[in-house]
Formats: sequence, C-alpha cells, structure tokens
Amino acid sequence: MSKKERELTFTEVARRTQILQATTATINKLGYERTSLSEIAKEAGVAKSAIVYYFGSKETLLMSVLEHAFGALGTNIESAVALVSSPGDKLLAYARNYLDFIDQHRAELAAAVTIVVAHRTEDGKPLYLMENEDDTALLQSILSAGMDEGAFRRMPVSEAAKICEALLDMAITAVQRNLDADLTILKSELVDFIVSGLSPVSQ
Amino acid sequence: MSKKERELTFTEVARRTQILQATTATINKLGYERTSLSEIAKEAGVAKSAIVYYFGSKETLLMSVLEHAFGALGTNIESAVALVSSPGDKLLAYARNYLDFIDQHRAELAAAVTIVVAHRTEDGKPLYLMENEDDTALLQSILSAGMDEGAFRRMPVSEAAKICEALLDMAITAVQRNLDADLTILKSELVDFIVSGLSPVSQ
DNA sequence: CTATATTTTGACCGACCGGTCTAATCTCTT
DNA sequence: AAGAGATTAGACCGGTCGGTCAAAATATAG
Repeated sequence: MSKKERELTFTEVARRTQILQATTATINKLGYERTSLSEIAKEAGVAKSAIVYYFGSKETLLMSVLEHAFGALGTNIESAVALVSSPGDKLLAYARNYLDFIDQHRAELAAAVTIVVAHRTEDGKPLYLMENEDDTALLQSILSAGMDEGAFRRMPVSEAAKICEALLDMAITAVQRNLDADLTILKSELVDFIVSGLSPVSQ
Repeated sequence: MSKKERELTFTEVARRTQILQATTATINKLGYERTSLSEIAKEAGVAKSAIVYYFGSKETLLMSVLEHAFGALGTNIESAVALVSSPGDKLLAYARNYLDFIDQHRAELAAAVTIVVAHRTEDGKPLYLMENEDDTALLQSILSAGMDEGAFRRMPVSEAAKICEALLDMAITAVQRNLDADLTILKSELVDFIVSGLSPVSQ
C-alpha cells in the first residue's frame, strides 16, 4: 500500500485538509509575512515536519491553497454563466456569482488573495503581476459578444476585462480588511457601476 | 554643529537622496522581498550601516520612499483640481493628472506601490488595507458636489470614491508589470469608464 | 598641528526562516 | 506476534535578515 499505488489514503486526505485549513486561518490571523511553517504547524496542532511531509514545501502548500480557492470560484462562475444566453445576462451572472461567492467563502478567498499579493516566485515577482490572458478568457468572450451585438459600448476587450476584474476584486479587498464586513452595498454598487460603465447609451 | 542644531547638512541631504533613489531602484529590480538593507547598500555603493545611520531603520527608509512619491502626487493633483470649478471638470482634472503623474514618475510610484502592497506593520497588516477616509477626501468632495448638482448619478460617495481610486490605480499596476508599458490606451479607457460609470443619463 | 565632532566601515549578534534527518510510533497485513 | 511501510515529533542545519558596535577615516575648528 505505497503512496504511489493509492492516490489518496484516508489519513492523507484528512491531514492535507487539516493543514490547508490551518494555513488559511493562520494567514488571515497573522498576515502573510508571519505565516511560517512553525505557525501553521502550531495552528494545525502538528509538527512542522508533518507539513513538509504532506506538501513537500511551503511553496507547494501555498499554491494548494490558491488552487482550492480559485478553482472553486472558477467552476462556480462557469456553470452560472452557462445557464443564461445573452451577453448582458452572462455578464450579470458573472459579476453577481463572483461577488456572492466571495461573500460566502470569505476566509478562503481572503487568504488566497493575500498569497497572490504577497508571495514571490523565485525571480522575486508577485503572482498578481503574472496573470495571463487566460484568466479573463471567459469574461473577454462575454464582453466581446456583447459589444458585437450592441449590448455593451465598444471599447478594447482586454482593457474592459481588466477593469471588470479590478472592480470585482474590490470585494475581496473589503473582506481582507474585515472578514465580517457587510458587502451588501458594495456588491450592488459594483454591479451597477460595471453595467453603467459598459452601457452603450451613456453620455 | 550637532545634528540637533542643523536640521539638514549638505552631506546628509545628498546621502539621503542617494539612498532613497537606490531603494527605489532596488525594489523595482529585485522586488520587495529581496530588497534587504544589504542589497540597497550595494546599489547605493555604501555600507549597510550607513543606511541605518541616516534613516534609523529599514522601516523608516521605506516610509520615506512612500512620503516622497505620494506626497508629490497629492500636491500635483490638488493644484490641478483647483484650476477648474465644475465637479465634472474637477473629476477629469483629478483623473487625468493622476494618470499623467503615474506616467511621468513610473519608478517612484511603482516602488511605492510595491511597498504599500507588500510591507507589513508590526501587527502584520499590509498598508493597503489601512487606508483611511482622508486619503480620498478630495475625491469624495468632488463626487459629492457633482451628485448634488446632477453632473453625476446618485450613489454612495464612499463607494464611488473607492471605485474611482481602484480604477486609477490600475495604471500603477500596469507600470509595476512593465516599467516601460504604453499607458496611452489604458489611461484613455479608464477616464472614459469612470465618466461613463458616473454618468446620470446611462441606462 | 591638534583636538573635536561627524561620517563610514566591516565584523559581529541574536533571531528566525525553510527544510533535513533520525529515531520513535502507529497501523496495517500476514 | 512480527515485520513493513506509513506517519509523527523534535532536534538540528545552513543561511539570511535587521540591527549593533567599536574602531577607523574624514572633515572641521581653534
């Protein structure tokens, strides 16, 4: 029963989940810089070497937190967008699901964004400066289709997508500031501003 | 001729300027995490202890970089806004000066924002999560006046100001990604989006 | 020139980091 | 029960960090 044969043993899954959750909690409690392997181990109630045993390195652990959080967010949005057909509705579904998901998964996303903002790759670059076009592919296709059929005003699709993402991400920043923040007003105003900013009849 | 009597000796000003510039250069070259006192000293061509001699601590040095960059930005915007009278014109002056200043002081602002995003205070909180309402006081007053006279649509002033700031800050992120980035399109689209998003006749 | 204050340096310190290693323990299979 | 592999804990390592310190170098003043 070696590790190679069985992909995931019971204890392995349990420990990994436990450590991932402890990592999220530690990041939200202490911030990125103070989140050392020792602190995560203390939070999880295991030895520091247990973390390395299950994740190989701190880097891998942090990337696992990212995959967990953003993977769920992406899946959620994709299925929500697929339920409607017009670009206007798709954009609304995208924005509202994005914001609602943040609202409902505060700890995971706050920790994930803390990592994205603070973690550096070997060459010293933070992850948030390395986003590629693929990350906004769905949004870009919605915007592009909407501009073609006149639902949105004409503007460079790449810039429009970045603007929408930047606005939606404001909700995560708000949660980072205060995990219990009331997002009601912000969510509503962000959706309104995006719609208004893309409106073809404005001015 | 003690330091207490004379506020700023000649060599003191020169060394401080030299070290501040070396700090900016090192941050943009190596990123925040690798910017140690040793690296800054190497870049400046002085001993590590000379930095501590002139700035007291790394923390104070980094805060000095911030004051230098954001102080100049704030002054610039304030005088530009004061030149026009209508809220619509003031908002345009605010946005365009903000973006042009970024365009023309890329190194200083990229380094400053890198610090704001990555540096942690004693309690582990990053500076960008500690912005207070005062930072957007001017913008809020412009937006408030514009809503009162119907130049902008009605919406919560605090949220509107945060949204505008977030959009304008996209230009700094672009510069952080690439110090030589062409900001022409982004600047223009950001101004358009802000105007469009605040337009009272949209929908 | 001498003495006094300022500036500069490099060796050094304690703390903490991510990660390794070894030995002990636990959990199965037989 | 026994042996094998999986799991755990804790001591330990090399390296880097921010910062200190005492001495050396440099200027300034009388």
